[in-house]
Amino acid sequence: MYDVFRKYINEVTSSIIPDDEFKHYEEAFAKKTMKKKQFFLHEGSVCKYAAFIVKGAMRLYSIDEKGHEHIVRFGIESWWMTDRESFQMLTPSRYNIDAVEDCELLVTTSEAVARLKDRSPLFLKLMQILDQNSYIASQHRIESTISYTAEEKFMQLMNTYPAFLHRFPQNMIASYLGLTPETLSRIRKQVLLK
Amino acid sequence: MYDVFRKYINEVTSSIIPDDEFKHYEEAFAKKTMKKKQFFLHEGSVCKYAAFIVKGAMRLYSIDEKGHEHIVRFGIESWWMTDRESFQMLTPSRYNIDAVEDCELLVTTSEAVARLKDRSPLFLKLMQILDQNSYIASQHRIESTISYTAEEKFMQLMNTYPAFLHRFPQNMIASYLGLTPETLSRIRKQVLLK
DNA sequence: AAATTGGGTTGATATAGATCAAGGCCGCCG
DNA sequence: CGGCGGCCTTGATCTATATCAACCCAATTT
Repeated sequence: MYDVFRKYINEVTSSIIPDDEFKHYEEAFAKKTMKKKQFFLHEGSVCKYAAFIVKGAMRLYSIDEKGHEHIVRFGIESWWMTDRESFQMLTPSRYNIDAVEDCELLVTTSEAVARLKDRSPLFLKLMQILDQNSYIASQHRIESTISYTAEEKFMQLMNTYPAFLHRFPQNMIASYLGLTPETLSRIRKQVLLK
Repeated sequence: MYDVFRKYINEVTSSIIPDDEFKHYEEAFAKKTMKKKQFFLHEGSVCKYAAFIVKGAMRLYSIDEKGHEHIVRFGIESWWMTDRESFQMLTPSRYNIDAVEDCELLVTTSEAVARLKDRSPLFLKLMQILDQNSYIASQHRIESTISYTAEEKFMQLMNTYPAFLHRFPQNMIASYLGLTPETLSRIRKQVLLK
């Protein structure tokens, strides 16, 4: 399990992490498994943990007054999952996180992250790269939600994260795109006919 | 001009930056003024500079095939403005950035930023804080665009960035929210009557 | 002072996408 | 094996928001 993580770090940072440095990582991250539909975070509680997804699929979502779910983020293998705001500030979260498939995770806390940043310059670099990439991806998503039609949103998702389409049911994809499942179904038909 | 910047850094990092360290900042950042409507970045070119806004207001936007502008970000005093993706990767940008009011800026390049991160741990810290805050703000905006009605989006903006409402014309606010100016006008009337 | 321009409003109509309702198709569990 | 629940589709309507068009007002230009 840790070897997947190690390989990931080497790739993202374009480096080779030495054994003695990686020992700190093993201390900082605990293994955890989750069954499908199990909650990682409940709305209202502090998100004490951040997870690196070794295997499986998760989602982060809010629930509005009408009881509708709105999926803000998906996560699959090699993605991170946490409510960043709650995790860092230790404030109660407005989101839920649960497992869409059975998951294998490496889980850490914000203190462990801070410690590891001090001990491993590579980890600091990793965090910087991730933050930057997350921010850039968020900007793209914002642009797409304010500019595009339903069909364009779907096409953009097809191009950007094709893996999502196989991993998550249509109603979740619809929620992620800000559409109803019915609309997505109709649009898919159109797009696939072309 | 630099004193505003210095004060800002002290506030955000909760520190007091020593004179000799701040000298590096003055080297890394050049003063620049811009007149209203002047372009800081044109679609298709690389965004070589990042600006700290000392005074004035700017916007970052894309233009779709139909010629419609979509405002992805606003910036006013003490905000940063750049196309992060293009600035870091040195890839051609899909966005335009221009001045909505006359501006006073402190401008830097990605090499200067990298150098400053090495020389000043405080600057590194600043960048980390900014990245994190930007990311968190982006997540909120995504949630709002996929979950909320036009009226809710407007109210959220009123609460989150009330200053924008006085600084930017309604048609730009509408674009930022992903609405037409007509719709925003009607919604404003409703909201203000309540 | 007339003309132009940029921003905002208002009204009439059109339409993308939501909502409501029903039915079909598995895969799973008793 | 049979029934049930999750997921998807399809059809009929409804509605929020876009579009089109006209007009207003204030500021700027000539």
